Formats: sequence, structure tokens, C-alpha cells
Amino acid sequence: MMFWHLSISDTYPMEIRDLRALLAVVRCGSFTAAAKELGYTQSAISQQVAALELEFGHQLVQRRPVRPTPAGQRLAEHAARILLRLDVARSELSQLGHEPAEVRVAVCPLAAPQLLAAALREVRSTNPLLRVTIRSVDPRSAVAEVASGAVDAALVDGIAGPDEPLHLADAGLLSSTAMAEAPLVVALPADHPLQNRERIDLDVLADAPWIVAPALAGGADERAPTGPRPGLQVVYDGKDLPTLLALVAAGLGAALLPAPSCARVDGVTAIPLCSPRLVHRTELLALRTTTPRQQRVIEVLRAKASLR
Amino acid sequence: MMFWHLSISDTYPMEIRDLRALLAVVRCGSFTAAAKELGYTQSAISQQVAALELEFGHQLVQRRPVRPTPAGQRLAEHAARILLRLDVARSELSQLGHEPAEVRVAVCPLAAPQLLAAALREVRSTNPLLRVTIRSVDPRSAVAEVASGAVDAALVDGIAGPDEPLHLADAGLLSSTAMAEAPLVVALPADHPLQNRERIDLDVLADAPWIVAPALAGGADERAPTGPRPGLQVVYDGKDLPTLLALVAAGLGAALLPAPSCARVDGVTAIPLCSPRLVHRTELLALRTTTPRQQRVIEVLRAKASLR
DNA sequence: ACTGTTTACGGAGACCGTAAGTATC
DNA sequence: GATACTTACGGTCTCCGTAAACAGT
Repeated sequence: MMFWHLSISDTYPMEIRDLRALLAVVRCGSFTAAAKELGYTQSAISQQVAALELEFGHQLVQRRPVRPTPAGQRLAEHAARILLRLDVARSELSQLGHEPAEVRVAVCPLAAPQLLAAALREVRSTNPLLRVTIRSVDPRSAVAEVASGAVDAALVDGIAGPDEPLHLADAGLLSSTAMAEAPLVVALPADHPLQNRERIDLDVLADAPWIVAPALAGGADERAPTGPRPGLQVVYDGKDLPTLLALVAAGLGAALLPAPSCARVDGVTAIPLCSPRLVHRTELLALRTTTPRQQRVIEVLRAKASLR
Repeated sequence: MMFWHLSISDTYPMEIRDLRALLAVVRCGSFTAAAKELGYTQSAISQQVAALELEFGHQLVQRRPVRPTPAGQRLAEHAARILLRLDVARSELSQLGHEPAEVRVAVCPLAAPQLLAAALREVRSTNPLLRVTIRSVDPRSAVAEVASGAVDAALVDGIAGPDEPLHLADAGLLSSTAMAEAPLVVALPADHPLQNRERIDLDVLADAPWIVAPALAGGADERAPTGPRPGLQVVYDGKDLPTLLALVAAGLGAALLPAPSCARVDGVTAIPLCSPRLVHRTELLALRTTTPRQQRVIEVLRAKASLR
């Protein structure tokens, strides 16, 4: 074994390469897979992680099975944000001079899409030469898409307190603009015993089965009152709203959704929350450095925003 | 010259070392000074910056005089946050096992100190063996002090909207707890023409001379309505409140201060703001991983907080 | 026995320092 | 002409790959 907690070495290399390796190992759960992902041999990965462990004086990943230790988990979280910020820096600088011929926008499935439509119609009429491409993305990967420069802006949605921002990324990493807020409703099967309630409290449903749809409802997972209750949960990993509603109608569980998304759906009753301490919120994410052309689209989008 | 904007190279090294070098160059305004600071030759620094410029395809610093370009400025901002986060990671991991014999707290000069005093009295009575050391710090360096592990917690103050957090660092970097809020007042010389006003609007004083005290009032600089008005400003870089008030009394300018700090001072009139859209706020900053002993002190401090 | 990680070792190359070159004040 | 940065070049040491040892399953 090694002399953990000795920490004789102070401030040695500790370069980005090593952090990337740690992160890949933690994500993949395997040195071999991480090596393949990064284009190294697993020996190299082993050495990089070993170097980190030596520097910090803590074991970072358990071997066999490969699992992060608490220290490794913590470091991996920091590493993830550092790498994200590096992506942002790269994206920002890479488009500093260039003026792109097209503007690419990503939209999350439940993000208020009428805003995007209206804004793009306006952009189209005033600037018909500008090509705009729209892509649907998972709210979990929306930040990374903007950060990496895969898209120029993203309409992201999630659950937050009223007038509170979604905390999607580090402060100052990306520019975010509030676009819309909608009340949250609990979607229940039409024959559910609570279907006639006027309003409903989340606590009432604390022990009820929920359908978690991480690819659809952004921050719902963390905010929903479902602790670690395996067995009672259904996870729907698709981006298809009708499918999710069908699951609800079939009685597999309740779902927390923005009101507009489940109005007048057969077999599903939508009941507003008692105390609207949580709302569904849509924000526009973009890099902080934008080209004039992107700026125009984003400005139009912002002008359409019902908030502020 | 070089082929800027060509950017043939994609994803080359770009390690932390280079970012540190860029940051030092930007801070020092000199390759030579940066080299001395980092323990390299200036040749090495030159090569590191050149490597970054090659990778990004942008010139990052102008030479002669050495000044960051817009791209360099942007990258340096990212670099600063990355290095800060690395400091936090190091601090967190380094104290994961250890249980320190003393708890070190930093206090900013205008941060509500009575909170600290009361909390420490309580800590002292319940845990007399625990050694607590207190240091006064500049609000500008408070975050770095906590991040680097130089202190375990810091009482920081600044100006923010009511019930809004000070945005001192990236979200999730450090834990922050609201401790107190105090109204802001404009400190004027006693013979100032506006001295008899009940309340005052910042816009009224937009063109008046201000005394800026960055070492005292944290976020006041950015929030105060003084744009770039050279000549009309006095900068007091000390941490001494009486000195600042003496400057105000001498008629050198107005200052934006928390009300408790300038109550009943000879020669100075304190006038509350018209619309209290800004308040003086004190927050407690600490690492997100705390040892049980630190946790106790922090808990007691939090319990003393008048907010929430 | 086999899969997967560590350790050993050697080579290619990155990185820094010395020193000469060059531009700006 | 002096100061300050850049470029050239060579040595060193890092870092990765190959391969062997090793440890769980």
C-alpha cells in the first residue's frame, strides 16, 4: 500500500491532462475504457491517476471495482467544471474574429418553443439571408452544447423558485436570460384518487410513484420530492412528451411538468401545485462573447421574452 | 508576423502552467516580472504564452507595452477562475482527513463584527480548548484566502440587492451563508448642501466626487454610480474606517457605506438611500468540505445570523 | 485462467535555460 | 544604446508506450 495522508509533495505538476483522465475514469468506471476514450493506453491513465493521488495524498479511486472515493468524487466535480470552463474559453476565442454564416440554436423539449418560433420569424423577415438551424437537446447536455460551441445559443428549461435563476452553470460562465415562467402541475392518471383536487401539495405525493424523465424535465429530478426510493420509480429517458403522458395516463406514476405541456390531454389530469414555490422556467443560454449576427438573433429572442 | 485566425491546430496541450503564465503576465504587465514571480526565466514565459497564442490562433497580449488583447483578457478571466477552483480543490482535499487544532476566521473591516464576537464567545464557552484566530482581510482577497485554505472561513461584506447574494465566486465553489444586511447610507461632509435631506438618490450624486475605498467596501466600486471619471475620484486603499470618514469630513468626496459604520461621526452626515434597491450585506464563506470542528464554529456563526 | 491494473523500463519529445537576435523606447 | 521580448539550440527530464508482474473474479 501507499502512505496516504503523508502529502510530502507540495504543488507538483497537476495538469489538465490528469484531471481529464480522472474524470474519464470516474465516468467510465474503468481505466481501460477511459484510456480508449482519451486515446491513451491504460497504462498512461493509471500513471496519471497515480500522479494525482500522489500529489493530493489521497486515494482518488477505489480499484476493483473502479469507484471514486469521496476525495476523488469531490475532485472530479471540480475537474468537470474546470474542463467545462476551458471549453467555453476555447469556444469564445475561436469565434472572436469569425462571423458565422449561420446561427445554431438548441431547444429543450419543454422549453417554451413559441418564443423561439416567434423570434425566428422576425429574424427571418428582417434578415432572410441568415441561415438558422435548430436542434432539440437534452436539458442535461444543453450547457455542454453551448460551452463546446456546438450551438450558439440554447433555450433551456428547468425547475426553480419564482424569479430565481436556474443554476445551470457557474456564475459568469455563460450569459443567461430569463425567457418565460410557467406554473408547474402534477400530471396524474385521470382515474387517480386525487384527480378532483383543486391544488395539490408535493408532500402529499411524497410516497407516490413518480415518473422521472431526465431527458425532458431538466431540474425536476433533484427538486421532485422523491428521495432515493428504488422500485417505486419509473425512469423515462426519452425526449417524447406524448410518450411520457401516455405513461402517466397508464397509471405508472405522476410527473411534474409545466402546465402548458399537459393541458387537455386524454387520460391525464393536471393539478396545479398548492404553494407555487416552484415554477417551470425557460432561459436562454449563450456564450458571453457573441458575434454581431448572433447578437441580433439573441436580441430578438430576448425581446420576445415575457420576463423583464 | 504570424498567421492569426488560421487555427490549424486543434486541441493541443494547453496546460494549467500556460494559463498561470498568461495570468501572471497580464497581472504584472511584464514578461520579466511574471517570470520572476513564477520562478521561470522570461524566455520560458514567452514560450508558454506563444504556445497559447498558437493554440488559440489569437494574439493574447500586446507587446510593448504588455497589455492583454480582448481575447487575452477574456482568457485570463477564465484562467483566474480555473486557478481559483484548483486552489479550492487542493484546500478541500488537503483537509479531508485532518482535524485541525485551530479554526482561522477572516473578517472584512465592514463585515458585521458583532456576529463574529457573539459566535466566538459561544464557541469559547462550549469548547474552551479550541483555538480560534481572527484576521482582518481585504474583501477583494477574502475569497482567495478561503480558497487557498489560508483561513477556514471568512466574513465578507459587499453591496447587493436586498435578499440577493453577493456574487463573490462561482456558484458551488464555496459555501456562502447570509449573515446580516444593513441599509446603505451616503456619507457626506457635514457642511454639504444636501446634508439636510431625509433620503437621497444615488443619481443625484452621479456627478459628485466619490471616495472609493476598495479595501474597505467590497462591491461598492462597481455598484456606485461613478463611471470612469478620472480626476473627480479619490481612492483610499487602506482598511481604516476612521481615516475614510476623516476624508469624507474633510470634504474630499462622498462615500457609500453601511449605516452602522458611520453613525454619530463628527463632521460626517449619513443620509439613507431613497429607494433601498441596494443594501450592505455580510456573508460567511467557507469551503464546502468542512471538518466537524470547523463545522461547529460555522454552525454557531450561522445560528447567530439575523437572516433566515 | 482471464480480465484488468500496476510496475518496470526505455525512447521520443516536451520544456526550460542559456545565449544570441531583434525591436522599441 | 539600453531594456525587454523573441528565437535558436541543446540538455534534461517528463511522459507515454511496450511488456512483464500482479491481483481479483
